[in-house]
Amino acid sequence: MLDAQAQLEILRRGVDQIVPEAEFLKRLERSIRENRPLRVKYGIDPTGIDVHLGHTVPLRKLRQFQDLGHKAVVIIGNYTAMVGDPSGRDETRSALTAEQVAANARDYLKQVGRIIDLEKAEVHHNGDWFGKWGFLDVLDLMRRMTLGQISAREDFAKRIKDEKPVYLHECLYPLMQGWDSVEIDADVELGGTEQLFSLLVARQLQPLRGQEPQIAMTMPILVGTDGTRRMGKSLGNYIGVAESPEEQFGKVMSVPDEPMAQYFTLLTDLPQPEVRELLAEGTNPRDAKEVLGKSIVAQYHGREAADRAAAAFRRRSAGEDPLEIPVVHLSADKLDAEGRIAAPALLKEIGFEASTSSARRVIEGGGFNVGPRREVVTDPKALVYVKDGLIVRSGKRKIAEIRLV
RNA sequence: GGGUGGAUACCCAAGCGGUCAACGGGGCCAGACUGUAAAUCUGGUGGCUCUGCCUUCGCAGGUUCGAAUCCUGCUCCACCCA
Repeated sequence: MLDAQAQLEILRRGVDQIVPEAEFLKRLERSIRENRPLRVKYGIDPTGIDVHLGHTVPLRKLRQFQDLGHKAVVIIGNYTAMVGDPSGRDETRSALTAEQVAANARDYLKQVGRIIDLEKAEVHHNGDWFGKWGFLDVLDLMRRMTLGQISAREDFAKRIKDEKPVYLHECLYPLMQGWDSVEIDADVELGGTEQLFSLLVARQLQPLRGQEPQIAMTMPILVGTDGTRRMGKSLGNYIGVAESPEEQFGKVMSVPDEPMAQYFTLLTDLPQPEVRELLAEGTNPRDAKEVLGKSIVAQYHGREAADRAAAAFRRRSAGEDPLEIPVVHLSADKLDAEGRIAAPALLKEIGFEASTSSARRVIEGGGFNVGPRREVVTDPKALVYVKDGLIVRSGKRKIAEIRLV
């Protein structure tokens, strides 16, 4: 096992705050001395089915702890999910039903397993304990915090100021999260920066059961593919860990140049000096982003798939067709006697566009071309001669070879 | 319980009797540029048998030659006072 200082150095990467830091170092030292791994908690609420790169920031940290010999404890917040985490939001989350949550939870674990070693991890559902609670238990928990403490939270304070609703059950969220730490006797808890409040609640609760208060370790919030707002499912600016290599790579390339440094730090293990070199003045940001994209895709799909995705991307930006062109079937009776079909109808039939109207727009905009010579069709009234094997393209990303049936 | 404000296309948000398929922004799509799906610029963004027609502005009715805009009822949401 590495000594405490060496561990701290590794674990520090990309971390925002360790509260309290001095205590963390001592805890690491003791863990080594007594050969007792730290219990490192990370909670995730199964609110949707997609684990994205934003979640992987703390998950990757958890993995680092595992690799250093510590114990990863994953909490599936099936009960907290029904409350909805108010952190970092300026509005109430919509509540989920128990069935939705259960279904999501199963899917989550599968995805989380892509990052951490589930074999060696401990997994709990917080419904395991909250599900057994009675009303008096809830009261006893609520006794631990005042309205003033709760409403001092930035997100609640902001909502109150903006005259937006704050529901009572939301106030329970940080307490529930804190209690999870008591149940599993956490040494460290990971979370995003906006989680600090919730992470510290546990420190108040743990002594009630004679436990040492946990260390809070916060990670920066990853920005989404739009380069400004936090990555999130509801904002539609996320890259999912379960997405295909091509999707992941393409989405990485579509991230603005500015957040690249953050992505390198939080999503890859590339040593910082190398990162600095890649992002240095005068280098093409495209190349840095390609390294970034490959590194991320490789984590979920392997080196080879990452290289393939990058190569396919290069072909596309060079204006070449991809190596594998998907085949679509077109019923021959859609064609007229001379084997023609109206251009908008063609786009709709092969599923490139949802409506004739939108197909017309693409055509008029110059986005539609056919055949080896890429003849551009801009007249929405044009009739296209369709032969078996005709290649049609719409925009830069849609391409297909037609097979008449 | 009382009061006030609100519900408009994917999201935010104008419009308040005709010139409204509905300003503006975001997002998204396409084009130009760039060996980035970045940035920037341009165009588009309900549907159709498309120089016209059909269906949209919380729901249901009504007034009017004509309504997203006025009236009535309903549903939903929020805030304030108690």
